[in-house]
Amino acid sequence: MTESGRRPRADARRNRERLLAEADAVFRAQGTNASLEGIARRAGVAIGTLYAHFPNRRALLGTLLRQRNEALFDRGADLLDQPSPAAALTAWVHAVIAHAAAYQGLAAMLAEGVDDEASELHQSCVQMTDIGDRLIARARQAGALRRDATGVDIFALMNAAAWIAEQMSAEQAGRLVDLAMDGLLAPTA
Amino acid sequence: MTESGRRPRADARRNRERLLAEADAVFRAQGTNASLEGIARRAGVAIGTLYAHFPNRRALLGTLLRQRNEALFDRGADLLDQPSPAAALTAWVHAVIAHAAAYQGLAAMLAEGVDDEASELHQSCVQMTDIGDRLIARARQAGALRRDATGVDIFALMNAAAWIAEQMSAEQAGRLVDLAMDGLLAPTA
DNA sequence: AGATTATTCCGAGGCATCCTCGAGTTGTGT
DNA sequence: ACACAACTCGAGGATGCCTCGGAATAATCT
Repeated sequence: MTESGRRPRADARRNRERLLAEADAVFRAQGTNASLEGIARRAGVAIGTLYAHFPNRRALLGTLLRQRNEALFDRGADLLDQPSPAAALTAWVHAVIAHAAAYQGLAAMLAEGVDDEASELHQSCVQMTDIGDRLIARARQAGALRRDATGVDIFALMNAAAWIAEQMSAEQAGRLVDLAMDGLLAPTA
Repeated sequence: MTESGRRPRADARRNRERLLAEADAVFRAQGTNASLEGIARRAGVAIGTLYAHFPNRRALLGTLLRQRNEALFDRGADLLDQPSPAAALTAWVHAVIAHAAAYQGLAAMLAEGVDDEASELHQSCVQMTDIGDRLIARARQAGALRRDATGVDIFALMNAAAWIAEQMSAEQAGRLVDLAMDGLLAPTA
């Protein structure tokens, strides 16, 4: 794990892949607070090796999420071109909630990351609020809003709903989103 | 800590009070996941004594919250007699959010308690949804609702907002509540 | 007061993490 | 085959959870 441009050693690459695969499985099953020692064990690697590859839990999680995030942001870009700005906004909210459902505890890490510039997830959070801002702007222009809001407001709503989905149920989270979207959007004529 | 009706020994009572006082201070400062060993230390008591008085963290927390909860439920009862059902509902939501702001992490324990009958906080959660149900019913009768909802929906909203207040800021939580209440309530004529 | 007893307290100890770091091992380029 | 950088290892210090048997002590009895 040095910074140089040289290609990493073969065993290092193998271990890294193995760690990521097991981490994904364990986080899915047990949430983002699962034991890192357990992940290392399952990957057939000593704990020190895990830390050599990923300095902390968030770094591991961040790597795991990078791919998924790309897909999510692509979806966001698509939605910016969709005919109905209101429907696009709603779809975006649901997409992020579904994304956050991957690992229990993810909502908390996202909410944390939006303020904390040092967080590995910060960049993703910024992008999410950014997409929210644009979707809002488009909806406003189309006269689809009953009241105003910002990308951060949307971000908060998405995270809150994702958290409710973890704590209570996905249905309950859905009802919360419906409520808030009813408050935000103009009645569909 | 026996079950009998006999009055507890003086040292036991003293320790119990001291533990509760320190626990409150520490939970306020560090949240509901603070170290119990630290609390015992600050209370000048061994860890075993803490566990003799409170079998687990939730029991300690539950005792700490009992008083505060009474006040909250009294407030809820008051609100049921208030002239404007819509204002009462909004006030209730804000009251619970303020209540949950006491300790970081409380929102999560409440959300957990509503389903888990074994939780020391379960009873309180049930009462909260109950009050929500009644406030909703009154608002519905008064024609103050744009759409329907249940006490559990209100409970979810309150918890989500309390959690956002912890993770992001009280202002952000306020905006979420505004959004959702706009969705729930009829426009004030 | 002194003895008796039920109650309460203590804290070492087993277990599970987290994370670090020096020493040992191994892939790779020459 | 050699040498060295790159990588891996896992013991070990720190913290926290919770339990349990023996010590201490407040309350009660004589």
